[in-house]
Amino acid sequence: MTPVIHWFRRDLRLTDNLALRAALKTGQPVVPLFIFDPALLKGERFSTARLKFMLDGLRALDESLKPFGTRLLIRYGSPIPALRELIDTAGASALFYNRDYSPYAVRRDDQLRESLSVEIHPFDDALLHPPGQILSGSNAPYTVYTLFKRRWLEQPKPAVESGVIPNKQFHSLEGLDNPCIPTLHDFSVTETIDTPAAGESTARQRLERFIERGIFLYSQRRDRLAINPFTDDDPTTSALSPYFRFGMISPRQAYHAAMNARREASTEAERESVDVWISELAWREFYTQILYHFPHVHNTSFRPEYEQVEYRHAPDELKRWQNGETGYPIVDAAMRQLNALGWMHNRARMIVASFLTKDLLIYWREGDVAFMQRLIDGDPAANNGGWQWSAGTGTDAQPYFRIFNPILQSQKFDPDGAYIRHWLPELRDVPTKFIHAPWEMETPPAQYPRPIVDHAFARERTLRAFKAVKQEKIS
DNA sequence: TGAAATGTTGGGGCG
DNA sequence: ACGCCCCAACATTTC
Repeated sequence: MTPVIHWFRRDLRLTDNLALRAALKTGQPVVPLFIFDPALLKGERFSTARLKFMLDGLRALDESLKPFGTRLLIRYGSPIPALRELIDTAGASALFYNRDYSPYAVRRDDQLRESLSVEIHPFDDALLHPPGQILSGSNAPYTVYTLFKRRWLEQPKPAVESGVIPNKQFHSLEGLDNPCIPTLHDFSVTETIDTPAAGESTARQRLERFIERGIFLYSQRRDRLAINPFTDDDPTTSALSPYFRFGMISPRQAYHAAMNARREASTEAERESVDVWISELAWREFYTQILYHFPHVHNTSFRPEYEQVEYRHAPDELKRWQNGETGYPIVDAAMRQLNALGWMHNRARMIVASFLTKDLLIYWREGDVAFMQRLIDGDPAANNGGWQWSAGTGTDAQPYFRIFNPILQSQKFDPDGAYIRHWLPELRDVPTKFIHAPWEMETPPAQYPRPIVDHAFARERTLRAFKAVKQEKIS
């Protein structure tokens, strides 16, 4: 029997995997393939931490294939020649994969369909409602989140694909050269951070634990600046973002788990809390379809007029922001969390993004790139959407004059300073009264920098810069 | 998924 | 008893 190929990309799991399931249903032996595409292993948005998390995920996937008498087949190089070679040597007759909606992937897959002679079966697996499915009355993609979400919630949701994977349905890979799954060392990466355990079983454990308790308290606890949800016994957020990033969990699994929890909720507040968490799934799908329909946002503002703002070229200040040395404790704590964990709490992401774009008046793309270099959950659509939202240049963005006050945000979301003290040990002994603004102390800790800029001054500067652009547009 | 500036109201101190 | 001022508390407007 001729084999078929399932090409894993951002769907590193065996359960509820639509393309994989369809490949298995052909009854032909399935070759489980992963390709290291050099184009995705370089560039300014590349991250060694994310690569590490992915490699761990590939090892987990490989392990989970062993009971089925196969392994993950590894190939290197540009996908089209790599696939051609494999189709030749294995005599494969079809290629299955799940769609990836980012600009690079869309281009790659378009070329693929023109270049390969075998049958190609793409599936919409990564979202509950793929781009193009949620459209306004005039058949246009929504650019306002609340309208998108209304339609998104109305749509019937696809079920989880359940069922046991039939044994002996995978290709044994006999006769195929299969190199080991590479290590970071093979990519000349000598140093990176520790990352959480990867793989679909870890992802499902996290989801199950979260829907037992955390999801019911989500709306009241999610804004608390948590130090590390990956090691917390009672995390206030699901900590699933890196698993979503690599498809170690499916949105169907997450959605239906949440809906089951909702049915078991005992109070209206608990049901509302579940709804708030589900709306985060909608945000993920909203931004994915934004990048798909408006690919220019990848490197330029959704609202083109904001390209004319006189942003500041300040590489030294950008560096200080990245290193967590701005002198604003909440900003610095958050950046050090990012540097240490490859992850940052969402509220903290908004605070540091507001600080970079509004207080330092640095173009949002610098922040987008800096985040992508660090985040284990770094996704081009979600990260870009978040940055443009904060900068006020995006779809449905907050108006430019909404400028976070880092001190007030700090007081609101880290009232006792525990988050700051954990990530900034040099401020451990600062009294709570001064923890959000240590420069107001008589003798501030000497090792900690003075504020990089005065917030009140910076706020006025940004209002002027954005207003200047608005004026120009009118005249 | 803001914050600051400005406006309004009303109680209390005081001459 | 009255007017005046101050200012906290809250509301509204503005950026």
